[in-house]
Amino acid sequence: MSRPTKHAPERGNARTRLLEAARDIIREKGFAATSVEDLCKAADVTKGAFFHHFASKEALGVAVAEFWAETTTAYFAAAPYHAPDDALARILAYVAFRKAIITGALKDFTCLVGTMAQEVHASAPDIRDACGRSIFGHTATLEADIETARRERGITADWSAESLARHMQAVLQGGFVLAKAGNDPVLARESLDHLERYIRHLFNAMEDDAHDENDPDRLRLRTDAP
Amino acid sequence: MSRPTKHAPERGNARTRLLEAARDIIREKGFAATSVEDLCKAADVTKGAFFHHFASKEALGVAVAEFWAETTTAYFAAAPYHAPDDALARILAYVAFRKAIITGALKDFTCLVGTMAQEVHASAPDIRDACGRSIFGHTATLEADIETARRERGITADWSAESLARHMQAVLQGGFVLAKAGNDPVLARESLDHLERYIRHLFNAMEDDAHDENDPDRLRLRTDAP
DNA sequence: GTTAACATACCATACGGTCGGTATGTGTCA
DNA sequence: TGACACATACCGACCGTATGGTATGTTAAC
Repeated sequence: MSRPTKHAPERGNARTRLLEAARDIIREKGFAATSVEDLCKAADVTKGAFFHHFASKEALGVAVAEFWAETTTAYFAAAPYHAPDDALARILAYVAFRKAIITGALKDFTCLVGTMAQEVHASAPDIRDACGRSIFGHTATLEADIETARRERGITADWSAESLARHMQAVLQGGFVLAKAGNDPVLARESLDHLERYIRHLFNAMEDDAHDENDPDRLRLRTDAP
Repeated sequence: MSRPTKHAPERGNARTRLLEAARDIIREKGFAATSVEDLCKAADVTKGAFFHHFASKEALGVAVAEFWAETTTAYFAAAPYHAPDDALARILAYVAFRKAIITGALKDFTCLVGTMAQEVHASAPDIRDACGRSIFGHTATLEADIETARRERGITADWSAESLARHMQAVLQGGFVLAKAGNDPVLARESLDHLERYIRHLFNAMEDDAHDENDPDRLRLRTDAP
C-alpha cells in the first residue's frame, strides 16, 4: 500500500515510523508486552521491513532508546527554561517546566527509557545501557547551571552538582512510578513541588519569586524527558 | 517428586512457593517476560498446580502484589526505625533504614510493586490497583510520624504529611529506576541522602544528630519495601 | 465418598525470526 | 547516453518454538 519511494517519503520512512510506534506503544505496554507485529501494524509496515531495519527486537529496543535520547535532547535544548540570566532561576524554571508538561494521559508524559530500563535491566544489558546513556546524558545537561548557581550564591555544600542533577531525575522517575500506580498525574507533579522546595532550601532562596513563565503554547509537545 | 502432604508441607505449600518465586523472578525480569513455566520450574511445581491456585497469570500478578503488601507490612512493622521517642528521629531513622537495606544485587532490594505497576499500569488495571494499594498503604504508615513531628516542632507548612510521605516513596522508586539504568545501587542511596537533607531542612533540623542505630544484624533481610 | 491439592498430557495460538522475491534507486563505464 | 551491476527498501508466506490455558487423572486427608 502506498509504498513511498525514496524521493517521495510522504509518511516518513519505515524505520522512523517504527521507532515512533515503538516509543508510543512501549511507553504504554512495556517492552516485553509489545510484539513486533504490534509495531508493524502501528507503523503500517510488514515484518520484512521490520527485520530489514532492525536485526532483532532487542536491536529495536536499543534503537528507540537512542532515538529517544536524540529527540529529547533537541526538545529540551529548545525549551524555554534556559532563558533566565540567573543560574538558580534556570534550575527552578527547569523544574517548573517539567511540572508543566505533566498533563494529559500517562503515555504522553512518562519516560520511555525509565520504563524500559526498569523492565529489561537484567535481561537485556544493551537496552539498559542505551537507556542509561539517555538518562544520565540528560542529567549531565543540568550540572553546569547547578555548579554556577552554587558559586554565584557562595554555597559550600556536601553534595555534588552531579548528585543533585541525578536526584532531580530520580524525583521525576519516582513521580512517574507513583502516577502510574495511582493512575493520577497529580502524584508526579506533587513530588516536583517538594523538589522545588528542596532546591530553594539548598540555595537559601526560600523567599525568591523565581516563577518562570513557561509559555503554555510552547509546552504543548508530545515527547518527554529521558 | 517429594509431594508434601497437607500435614507435612516441609517446603511450604505450592501456592506460597509460587508467590515467592514470582516475587523474585518478576523483580528481575518483569511481569510480561516471566512465563508461568518459569515460575513452575522455580517453585518446583507443575502447571496443573499453578492453575489450580491461580485462575490466570494476571490473577497471579494480583496475588503477588497482595503477598508483597502483607510481607513488607510485617517487615517494616518489625523494623528498628520505630524505636526513637522523637517523631522526627523516627522519620530520619526510616530514611536511614531504607538506605541501609539497599545493598547487594538489584533484585534483592528493588520494589516488586513499583516495577509491576510501571509495566502493567495500562494493560492490567487489576494488578496496577493491587500495586497501588501496596505502595500507598505503605506511605500511609509514615503520615502519623510526619504529622506529629510537625506539631512538635511547630512547623507551619504548605505541604501535607500525606504528600511528604508520598514524596519519600517517589524518591525511593526513582532511586531504584536510576540504580537499574546505571546498574549501580549507589545511585539509589545517593538520592536518599538528598531526601534526608530535605527533611532536615523542612523541620529546621540541619544541625541535629539523629543518626539512628540500625543494628546491621537486623538489616540482613531479603525482602524490601512496597 | 467427597473434596482439595496436586500431576500429566495436550491444545491453539502468538511470537520472534527466516527466506525468497520484487520494485526502485545509483554508480559506472563504454 | 544508455545499459548493466549492484544496493537499498520493502513485501508476505512460512517455520519452529514457547506460551497461556484446559481436560482429565491421581492421591490423600477429612
